[in-house]
Amino acid sequence: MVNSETVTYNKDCHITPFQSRVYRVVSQIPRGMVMTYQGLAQAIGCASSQAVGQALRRNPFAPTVPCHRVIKSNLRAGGYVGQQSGAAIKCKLDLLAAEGVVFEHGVLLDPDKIFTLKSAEDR
DNA sequence: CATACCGTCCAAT
DNA sequence: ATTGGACGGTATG
Repeated sequence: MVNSETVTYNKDCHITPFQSRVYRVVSQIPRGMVMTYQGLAQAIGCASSQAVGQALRRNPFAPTVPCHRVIKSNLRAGGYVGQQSGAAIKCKLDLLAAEGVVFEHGVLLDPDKIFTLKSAEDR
């Protein structure tokens, strides 16, 4: 169980403040919506979407944080659990489809489903 | 401290 | 379509 910044530095759980921010925002994505890596990066005030992606890739809170609701900015699916293609991606799209987000040919059909957060941290 | 990697993005070719 | 550079952060030595 991990609440916001109640992160304790454990040898096995080396969570960084940056990761906490990412996970917080991701966990705030409403059901049936998705967010882009870049949008996510901007939400936390980071210019590097790559860093965000890497943070998600590690994702110590796997199903706890809906990392499957994060897609690329080009409306492509992106990666999942360290994979860019394969069963993992299929699972990701399936999860999103179950929430009302429909992908076709690996592309998001409804860009309206993209959840954009204000530049300011909501906290 | 230095180097390499990354679930990306963008521009150029 | 493919390549390479960029920005920020982490991992490892």
